[in-house]
Amino acid sequence: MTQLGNVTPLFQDLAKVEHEHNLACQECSLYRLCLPLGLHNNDLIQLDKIIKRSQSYSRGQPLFSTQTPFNSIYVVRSGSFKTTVSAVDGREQVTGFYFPGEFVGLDAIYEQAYRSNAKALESSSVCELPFDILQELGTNMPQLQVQMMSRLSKELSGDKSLMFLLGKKTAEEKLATFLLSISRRFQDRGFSAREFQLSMSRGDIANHLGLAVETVSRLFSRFQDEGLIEIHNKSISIRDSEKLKALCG
Amino acid sequence: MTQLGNVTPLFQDLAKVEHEHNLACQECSLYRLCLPLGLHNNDLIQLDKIIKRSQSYSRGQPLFSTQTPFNSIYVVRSGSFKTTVSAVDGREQVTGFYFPGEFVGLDAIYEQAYRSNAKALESSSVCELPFDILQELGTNMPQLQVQMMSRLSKELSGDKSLMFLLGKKTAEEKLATFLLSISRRFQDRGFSAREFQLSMSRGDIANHLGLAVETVSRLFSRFQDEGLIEIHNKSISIRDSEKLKALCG
DNA sequence: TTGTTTTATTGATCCAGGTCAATGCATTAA
DNA sequence: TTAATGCATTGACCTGGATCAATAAAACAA
Repeated sequence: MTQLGNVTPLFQDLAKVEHEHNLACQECSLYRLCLPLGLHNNDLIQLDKIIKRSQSYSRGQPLFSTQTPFNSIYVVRSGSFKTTVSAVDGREQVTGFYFPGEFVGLDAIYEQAYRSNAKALESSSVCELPFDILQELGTNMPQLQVQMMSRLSKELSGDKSLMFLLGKKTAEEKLATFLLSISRRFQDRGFSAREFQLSMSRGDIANHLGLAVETVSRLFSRFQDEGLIEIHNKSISIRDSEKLKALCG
Repeated sequence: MTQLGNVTPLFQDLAKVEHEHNLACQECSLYRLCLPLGLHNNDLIQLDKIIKRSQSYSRGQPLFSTQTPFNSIYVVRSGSFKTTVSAVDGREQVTGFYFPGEFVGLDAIYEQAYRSNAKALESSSVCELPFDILQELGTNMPQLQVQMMSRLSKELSGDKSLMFLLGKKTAEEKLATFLLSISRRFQDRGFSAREFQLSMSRGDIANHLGLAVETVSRLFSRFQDEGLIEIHNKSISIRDSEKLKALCG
């Protein structure tokens, strides 16, 4: 067994460091990645008041599904989540993975109903933002509205890139792109870009990239043989990020 | 040559009916599909003032590209557009088709730079919304902000469906889904859901659905043989929308 | 601990849809 | 009208990645 897991803590470990994630926005280590960024101190205190904190979810537990009445959007506080859209025949598409500071449930705003399902990938926690109160708050807090729009737009442009990936990239390019995307997001959160734990299964990765599990498994093995990565179960170490970048297309 | 083209006018013809598309929001036939929906009369007049109208584009002309400095978002007024994201190696993914009342350029807000390219598919016109002024206007017009967020969220949930399509659907399901999506959008705009003109090429359709042109062509022929549709060049007539719906998966 | 279930890996085979090639048909230009 | 160009259709063939099958190795439960 490799020791990678000890080198870079899982997101859930960060939560523990933060006194069981009870910190207000002002003291939260996610501040610069999160919604409150750019709010004036007064506004921040207002926003802080409406947030329901310390909601915890264990591995596999749903945050919401298309059956859940829509009341809130969520920001990941620790851990990670996946979202899926599914058809009546049971087919599912993993539409995204969400890490601390990222919003989940934004696609529900238009229909005022969740259009996807969200599940915790590991022990995780969220900040819950009751949408009607958030809306109300936005009425006399334009900076908050700007932030929200900005977030929605960011997810939109990420989705367009994903469309390119799904429609035009080869299996190899898809997996290389995925690895570097995860790596970058770890880095943005102050973790190592080189060594981390994948919280999602091979099945989730494959599904998200429009591939079969077997293909992902084979590619991981090949990337390892070629010295691009070292992988053992969920522990990944990026060995040659330049070559990996070159494979992204 | 079939007469379908005379049964249902192209969107560009609608524009002519509207006195060369110089109408203000209040009189615009797109009102109920567009941004101003739900604004109070006073606010509407304000919004109306900042809109640059009557911008016309001919077939193939770019509305913006990733090279264009970001200043505005656009609403299609007549005609239609496609957006693409492209890689350095020249590969392109058609990320969407846009019809009257639909927003183009929303994914630019986050980076304050266009992340995709937009091109007119036929003679078309847009309403241009200078983004900084729109933002400013939103400051004391919460209803406008709500509308904008709603629009962003709508596009988001459309993109998730498209991810499912790209990642999980068969070629047949993809094309059936595409046809019904276009049909529904024509209907929403007061046109026939059964007979209409496709403004995009087979190549654009194929690209958008993650297929080869040849596959799209073969499927159109098969759908016609099976009595689901009648197609002649760009004129389409939906013959059995129920069976088509059953093919969507 | 031991059994049970889930997840991952690896090999062998297959097929949906891509690629290549030839031809037909529209649209545009002169 | 004719020529030129680009888009669409159809057929023949091929391949990247799916599917099927067999183990192996984790994760979990009792």
